[in-house]
Amino acid sequence: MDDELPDAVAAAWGVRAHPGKGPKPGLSLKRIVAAAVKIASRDGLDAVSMSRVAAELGASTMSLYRYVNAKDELVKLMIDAAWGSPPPPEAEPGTGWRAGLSRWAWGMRTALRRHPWTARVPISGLPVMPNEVAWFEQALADLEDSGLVEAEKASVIMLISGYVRTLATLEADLEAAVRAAGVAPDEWMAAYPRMLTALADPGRYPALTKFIAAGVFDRADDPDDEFIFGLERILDGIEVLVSSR
Amino acid sequence: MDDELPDAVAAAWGVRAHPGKGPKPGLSLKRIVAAAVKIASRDGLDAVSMSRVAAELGASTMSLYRYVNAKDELVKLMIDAAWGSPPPPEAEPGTGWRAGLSRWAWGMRTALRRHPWTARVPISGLPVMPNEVAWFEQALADLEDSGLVEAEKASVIMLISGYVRTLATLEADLEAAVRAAGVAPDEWMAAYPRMLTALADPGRYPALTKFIAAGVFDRADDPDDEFIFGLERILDGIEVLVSSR
DNA sequence: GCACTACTGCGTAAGGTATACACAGTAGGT
DNA sequence: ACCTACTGTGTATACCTTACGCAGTAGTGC
Repeated sequence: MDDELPDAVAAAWGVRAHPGKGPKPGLSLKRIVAAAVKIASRDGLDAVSMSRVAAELGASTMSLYRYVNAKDELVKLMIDAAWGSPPPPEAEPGTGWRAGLSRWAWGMRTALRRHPWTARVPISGLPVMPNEVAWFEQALADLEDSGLVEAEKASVIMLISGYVRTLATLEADLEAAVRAAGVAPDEWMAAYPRMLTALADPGRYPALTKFIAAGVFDRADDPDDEFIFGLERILDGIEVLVSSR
Repeated sequence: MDDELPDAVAAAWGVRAHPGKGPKPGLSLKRIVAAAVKIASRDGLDAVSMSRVAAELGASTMSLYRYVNAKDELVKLMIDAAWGSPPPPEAEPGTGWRAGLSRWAWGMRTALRRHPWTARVPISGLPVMPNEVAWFEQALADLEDSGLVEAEKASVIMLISGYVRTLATLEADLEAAVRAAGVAPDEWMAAYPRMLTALADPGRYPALTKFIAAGVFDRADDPDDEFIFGLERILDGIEVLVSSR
């Protein structure tokens, strides 16, 4: 039963067939993952290559493969490391599921903004890595007083985490696009409706034309406001369900 | 002003400095994109390499670069092609924003399930490609009678499309994981709580322990049910806002 | 103390990727 | 018929991951 769990998972949980015999390891999984995270934070996920990580550690490329079976594994470990522990729940308990979940979502948001590259790796499945599980546990605990069935809790958590993740990805991408263009954010924003107006025939896109005319993109608004809007909508929707019980 | 829009966008909208002079082109952007989509649908997005696409067309690798500046461009065009046109709105108009948006979300879901690889490419920014814009237009039209401000409409659309996308990605990944494991879906599902039980100490993860004990993962349920649950929650949340106007 | 053995680190090399660049050939415009 | 812009392609470069084998090391059993 132990053998069926993936190596990356086993390594992350600290379940290892400890060596003991050979020469003293000069490296460690922790150091490798830390170096990789450092590179990703500095130069982006694409800059993380095995040789680059090895160079960061002053080791050879192939030495890393003594600690990691493949690059995918390293990436999984990187993400869990970057993720970190979930924020501790509110000091005074019993504030209700909504406040707890909101707090949880904000924590996830800050974690994602601290390491935007984590969002570029598609979700690989159900939560299995230690910090993933810890975040999941936290959200489940927040929903304790909601009166929802366990299956519904899982759906709700997926709903919120997916939202936070999607928005963080979009924000990071827009920010990168603005930076790449090398112009002021407001100016970049203004270029978008201009482009659309040039391409899209008003007759075929009446709603879009009206939308552009409303001047939504005239200036870049606070990303937090956008985040709050969506989060409140979702929480409202969950509240409708909770109240119906 | 024309020169500032990216080549991929210009190409997709059919705005091209048409050649006219040289030898007859043996290839076309359409054929290239179609070949790439075919490969992605058959063997996944990772299987799409410039040489593979060229081989599919019986041409040389470098010939593709006469039509596409970089692989990224090709991928953008692939996605827009796979996306296709949005489903036409309900025959009888005036069914209300909720029905319209629900229909729209279902259309997006089927499009994503037809081409799961599209979800693996992170969102690159605001909608600019023809079909992206067409889908956006459709959603805006559905929200016409909602009474929401234009900026809110955009947020709502982002909220829903993000949700559909996230869930489709997760589903595709789980399905791929099950297929890779080579066991029955129910059996694979059952392995998850077993693994978690083995790794996570019940004392440290009380909510998770309770969650597992509830047997949520005892069998794989209908993915559509999961989709409906989240969608209804979001629509409920939006309805709270609409009703408050 | 000595052999055994499992382990670490590393060099080499294979096979994959994107794409810059030079060159041959083609066909419309003059 | 020439010029010229364009297409297709072969070669070359600079990456990438990773399989494999070898040298050296440090505990274990005798």
